[in-house]
Amino acid sequence: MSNVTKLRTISQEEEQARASKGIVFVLDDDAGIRSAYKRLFDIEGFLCVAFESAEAFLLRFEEATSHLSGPKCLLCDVSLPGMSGLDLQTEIQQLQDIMPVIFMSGVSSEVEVVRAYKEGGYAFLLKPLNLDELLDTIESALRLSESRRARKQEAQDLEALVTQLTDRERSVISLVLEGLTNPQIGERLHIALRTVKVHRQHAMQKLGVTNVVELARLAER
Amino acid sequence: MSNVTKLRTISQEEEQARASKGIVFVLDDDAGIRSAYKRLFDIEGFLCVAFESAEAFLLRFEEATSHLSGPKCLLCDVSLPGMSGLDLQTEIQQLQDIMPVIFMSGVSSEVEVVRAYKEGGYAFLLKPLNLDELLDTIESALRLSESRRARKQEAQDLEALVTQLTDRERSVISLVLEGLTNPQIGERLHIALRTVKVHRQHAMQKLGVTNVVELARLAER
DNA sequence: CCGATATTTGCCCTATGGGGCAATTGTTAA
DNA sequence: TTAACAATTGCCCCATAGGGCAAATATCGG
Repeated sequence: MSNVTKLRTISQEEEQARASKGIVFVLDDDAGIRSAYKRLFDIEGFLCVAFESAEAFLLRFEEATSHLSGPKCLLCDVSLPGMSGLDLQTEIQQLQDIMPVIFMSGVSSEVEVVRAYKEGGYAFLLKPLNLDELLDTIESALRLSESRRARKQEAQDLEALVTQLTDRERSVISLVLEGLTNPQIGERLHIALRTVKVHRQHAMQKLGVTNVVELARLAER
Repeated sequence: MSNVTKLRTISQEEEQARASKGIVFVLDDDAGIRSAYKRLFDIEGFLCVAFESAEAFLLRFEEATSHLSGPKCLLCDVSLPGMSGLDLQTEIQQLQDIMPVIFMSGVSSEVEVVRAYKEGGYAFLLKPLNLDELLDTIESALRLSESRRARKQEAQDLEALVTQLTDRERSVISLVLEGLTNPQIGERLHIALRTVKVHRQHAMQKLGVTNVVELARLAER
């Protein structure tokens, strides 16, 4: 049996449709548990990709979903042969923003729970698991993932816009945002009023805004 | 001995100065531990107010600090005679925003830790305590408290400003923020251009802004 | 009834914003 | 070298913003 449990029967369209609703990575060394989660999440409409070890997850989770987009979360057993769930968490520290980690465990000590939360864990579910609670947690984790992704995307788009401004355009806009008038900006930069207007016009065009209010809103990020 | 451990020897000025740096509520049933923390936090420059039970805290923490302002946090033992630390947390759920709760415990089960975090607890420290870790945690909790307070205060100030606008002024400003020009606003509200200008002028004055950029910034909250 | 405040509008003036048309200069990639 | 783009500026035009001065109307609490 492959380390990666994955239905081969669904179409690519179906796969992307599920991914859009949410990609749930499952990490458990028990094959029976993996397939049980797989069935459950398939029913719920999520895309489930399961791994049997932290090492396998690290090796393959990117390629397994690189062609897919959607909110992600990781449902992870604490005790695993080889690298533990907690060590994996430390390893993917910075990924937790867009991929919240939900731990499961039946025999965890309080030390493990504290560490999981301190390192930014999203939730810790103790066995016996309550199915409703599990699904609620996963859904809220996916919502968080999605909102983080959206925020990040927005920041990137904005930076892309700003990048395509010329230096002069940026200086002018920045002074506009300080509340200076065109004549004042001209004085400050030692350029003619007409020049200020041209840069301002070009910049607003590139940024896709038609008035100062929209510009200020854009700048508030 | 009083339920409230409090130095009576410091001046009111000194008390407020300490409060400004941070008010640390300590909740522990062991008088020795209370006075130990008290000494520690006094040295660190915080204002420390200790209680021996959750009930005593609920009864007196407000009056004990109503005359003081500053960031607050609660350092709380999980196991307490009477109401437990976790039950207290549930009781003051909505207060955790501005008064983060840090739990301490030597004999907690993982269930308690999970509950504390799920209910919005700020941190959970297991005994034996590391002093540096304790102080770091308290300082970051106080910083969080302060930033939350500041954000809240700002929102209130803003609302106060908006409240003192007349209905007409609010309508005009809201259309300004939609990017409409004065003539367009006049058409929309079926009033003359001059009237729009007057309302706009009065509103900007009341809001304490001198240009549209500042207005837009203000509105972004 | 009266003063304060809100709402409304007109007339008039200046400053600022937006932008077309045209020209010059410098830099850079093809 | 040439075409493309960035930066610069002047002239001219119109729309919009800001605001003084004055006046009318309406509402509301004392």
